[in-house]
Amino acid sequence: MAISNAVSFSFRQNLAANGLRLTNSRKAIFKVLVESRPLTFSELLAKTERMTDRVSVYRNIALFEQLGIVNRIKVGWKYKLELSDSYGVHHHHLICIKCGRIFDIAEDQHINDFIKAISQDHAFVPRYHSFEIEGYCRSCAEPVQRTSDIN
Amino acid sequence: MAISNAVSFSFRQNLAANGLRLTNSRKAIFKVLVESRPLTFSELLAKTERMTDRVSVYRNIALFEQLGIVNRIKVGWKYKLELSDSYGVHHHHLICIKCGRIFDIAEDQHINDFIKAISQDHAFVPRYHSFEIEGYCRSCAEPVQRTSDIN
DNA sequence: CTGCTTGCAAATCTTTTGCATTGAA
DNA sequence: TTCAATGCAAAAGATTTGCAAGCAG
Repeated sequence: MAISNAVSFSFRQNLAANGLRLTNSRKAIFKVLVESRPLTFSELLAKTERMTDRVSVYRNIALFEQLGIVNRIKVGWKYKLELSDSYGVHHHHLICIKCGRIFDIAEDQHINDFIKAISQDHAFVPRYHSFEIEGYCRSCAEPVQRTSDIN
Repeated sequence: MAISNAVSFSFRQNLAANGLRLTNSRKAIFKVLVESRPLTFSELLAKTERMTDRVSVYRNIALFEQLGIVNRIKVGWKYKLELSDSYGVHHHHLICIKCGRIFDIAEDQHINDFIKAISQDHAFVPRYHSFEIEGYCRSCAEPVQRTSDIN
């Protein structure tokens, strides 16, 4: 998959605007992110290990997060990485508890209104938000029911 | 702080219903959770180290999560633990990026409606959801602005 | 009693740090 | 040329596993 000019440009811009350099390591990591569904850190390490050192992946992912290039998606007790909304439409996720697949859902105006109202009530200045729904996807039958007093 | 009878009862019930034992280790961990604001795993380890072994904390927190007793709250790149909604009113969080404090916000009907609608569209069976807003709280002035092309 | 749980030791895996070298601007 | 960025080595931290002993039911 080729990286679109717009996305690639935005990436270079973001680095340049912060006085940071466009290195092979950063290009390689960014490329993997563009070409992947959300992935775990170790999946990312595996996919980049021939191109760059493990340590550079840590350092650059931390950097990318600060620059708003990547997001972490909470998945149960773990998390996955994906390119941030700056590189696409803002969206949330449906996460299947059984097969682990992640489905995108579009941003909704109700959520934005809610964030605005809540923030005003608390004199809070919102910067980011995350909204994830976990459950069972179409192809995964629901597994053994948990005890009824849990919910 | 004393643990309310209702909460304590629910905890015992939950364990008993799953054929699990009410041990000192589990009681100690639960008590710390009841008496704490959301805390990190290492904070929890510190607060329990005189009462139980580190390994038991890992094992029991994993267990508590399966039983729906604790939740993880995403906080930037990390997470914190808190008693789950089964032991209180369901709520979401405002998380201050600067001071790290976490403020509870009440569940909102708009969000529940949204979850229902989205789930139907995707033939998805929702089980849990998380909604977190990160930003700056009342007492934390906004720090150095990030470059404008990020948002 | 029984076998679920714990605690200890030690293995593993993950993430961070220091420093000399490299290479993007 | 210059200094940000990398790669390597090694430390530090976090999490998991095996197993004998302990204790809740």
